[in-house]
Amino acid sequence: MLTERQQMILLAIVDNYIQFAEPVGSRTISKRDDIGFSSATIRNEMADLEELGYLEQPHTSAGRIPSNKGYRFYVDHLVSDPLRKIQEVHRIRRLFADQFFEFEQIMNHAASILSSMTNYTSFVMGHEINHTRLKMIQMIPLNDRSAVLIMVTDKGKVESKTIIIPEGINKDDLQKMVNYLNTRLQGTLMAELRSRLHNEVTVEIQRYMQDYEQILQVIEDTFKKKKDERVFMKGTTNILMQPEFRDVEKVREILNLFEQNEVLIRILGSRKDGIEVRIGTENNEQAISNCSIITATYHFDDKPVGTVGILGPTRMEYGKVITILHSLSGNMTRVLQNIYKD
Amino acid sequence: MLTERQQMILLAIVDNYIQFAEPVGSRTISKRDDIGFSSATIRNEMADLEELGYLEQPHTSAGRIPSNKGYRFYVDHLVSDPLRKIQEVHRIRRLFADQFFEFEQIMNHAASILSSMTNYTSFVMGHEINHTRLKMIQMIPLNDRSAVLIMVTDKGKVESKTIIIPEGINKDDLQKMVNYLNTRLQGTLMAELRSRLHNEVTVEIQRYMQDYEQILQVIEDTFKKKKDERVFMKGTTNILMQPEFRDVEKVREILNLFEQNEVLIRILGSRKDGIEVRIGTENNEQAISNCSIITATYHFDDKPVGTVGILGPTRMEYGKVITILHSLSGNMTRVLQNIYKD
DNA sequence: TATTAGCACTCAATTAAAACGAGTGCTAAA
DNA sequence: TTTAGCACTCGTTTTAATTGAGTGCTAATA
Repeated sequence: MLTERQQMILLAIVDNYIQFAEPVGSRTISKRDDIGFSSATIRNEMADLEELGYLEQPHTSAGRIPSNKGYRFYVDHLVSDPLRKIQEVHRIRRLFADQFFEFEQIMNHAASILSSMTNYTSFVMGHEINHTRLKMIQMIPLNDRSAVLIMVTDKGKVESKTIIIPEGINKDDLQKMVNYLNTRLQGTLMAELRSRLHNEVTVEIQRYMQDYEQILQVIEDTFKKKKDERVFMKGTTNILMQPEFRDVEKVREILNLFEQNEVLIRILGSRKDGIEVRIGTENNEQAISNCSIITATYHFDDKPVGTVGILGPTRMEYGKVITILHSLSGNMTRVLQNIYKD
Repeated sequence: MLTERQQMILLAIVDNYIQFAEPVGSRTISKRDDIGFSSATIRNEMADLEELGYLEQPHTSAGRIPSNKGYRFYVDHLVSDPLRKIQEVHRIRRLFADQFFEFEQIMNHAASILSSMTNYTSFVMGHEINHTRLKMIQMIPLNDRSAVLIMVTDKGKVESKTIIIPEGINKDDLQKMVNYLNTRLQGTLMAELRSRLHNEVTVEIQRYMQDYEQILQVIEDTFKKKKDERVFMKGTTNILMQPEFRDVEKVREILNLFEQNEVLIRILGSRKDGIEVRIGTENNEQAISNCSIITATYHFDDKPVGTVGILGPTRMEYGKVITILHSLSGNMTRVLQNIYKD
């Protein structure tokens, strides 16, 4: 357990390092108004803190920098600055006052606000599949051989896929089938759509229609495709302004990661409800081992339906970011509820 | 006018610089099998070529590098390597053999092929608005206050927008209006849609319906929104592997550019039919003043309907890229024609 | 016993100087 | 017209010296 004084010193060091990105020396700390000890005393404490794993020393004659454990301690003992809180909360509420009525718009806007307010990389992601329901399926013929299949969810999201109509299939019959699918599947949770289609509907259709295996296959593909949830990112280049990314090799690594949607989804998807902070290696991903990710969930009908977050160096302004994320996710929840409540 | 020998030397220098990214010295050139002159002779010619503006010297005791003018000469005098041509053409044709039947799929796939075959940044862009026609408008109610408006083009592209239904508007009337719009606007070029809606249809509707200014406004907005053509990019990080981008500041500049869709569209949109090469400052954009962009157009019904291209350092493998782009655009044209011909 | 002044020590970063060498331009000979 | 030869240039690399921020330890102090 850390003594009162050790805690003070540790927090002061992390604060300072977050601000200046330089190893912090004992004299720097002892000069602070809120610390009434000589540099020698600080040095002793620092040595202890290092031994306990909260600090690291780049080399013998340098100051200390926080370890992951140090950041973790800092984050777990953060006290929010009430003044800033009020300012930022107001600002976000104002920015969200505009009229929105689309999921995508909201996500996009939220990502923009985040990256511009924090100067880190922001992302917004909805795992809609868990709570949206099918509103309607439509088929619109393009020409003799192809048609567009459209699915609309109750949140106004539209998925479409162009299909090739198999030889010898009558277009009217196809239309009938779509109608039938509608009566059977309307209101089904998107997550259950595929299995219901496969288990119940297919069997029934085949009883009184023939040669529809192909077309059913196509429709099933359309539903399957839905898997790629979109991640809205903004300010990917913000991270390049951080001094820890002066090396192009590091930049390449991380930008590469940004290009791989699946990896992003894996990293961001499994977040617990509320605010979560993952520091450095806690993210289990080599490329961002010196980055932290802070996420917050937003809700619909009291269930978490999406994640909004920030990626920055471990040396991140945790307090500020958490405040902003907290406020933003709340606003998103409010707006969503307003728009989509029945 | 350059002498035969000057041309040989210039082309050799550009070749070498493209390959090794190092200033080329006179001895390097004189040692090549196809050049039968001493380094001293080469030096004299180099001095002349520099005076003529084809070469530059980073400093007195360094070799020469090509100027933009030098690259321009090189590109204009490229002779394609027939062997490589055959190999790459075959490879692309094979990669395009899969089944595609969607615009987006094709664009995405094309961008992937491009970036992986060239190791530069690739982009694919369709200016569909100039040649697609409206197939159908649909309105699907979500709840009492909102509905989704869907537009489908004859190329199977689906645009959608959630709208808020103004107070006091009857949903059935709304549906009637959509039906009416369909009869009037089906087959209209997307580019002309807005003006037709505004000039002809609105007037007529207002004659026998009242209080529909609001809802018409909403519909008009939906059409307007269509403007943001999507640019498919792949391999944005490839460019970071080029030695000319070892400096993070340069990287930041160019990645910033990539984030600004409008700027990209401006740069890429105004391309002439066929293959075009713009070298360095010819692109009129500070951030890519040491990059070249090579583009090719693909066609539908003999009209150019989109652009596919590569962005890389001015020190680019022009021959290879041109071959690939030529072949790829041809394949895209073929596939598009196959799918969408009536 | 806890704190601190004092001092020797460490080591990355900076600066200065020296050596290197790739490549040039020019001249004079072939 | 071509080329061998050579002095010269100038960025790069190497080496050495200097600096200074910061530490750890010890002995004195409160």
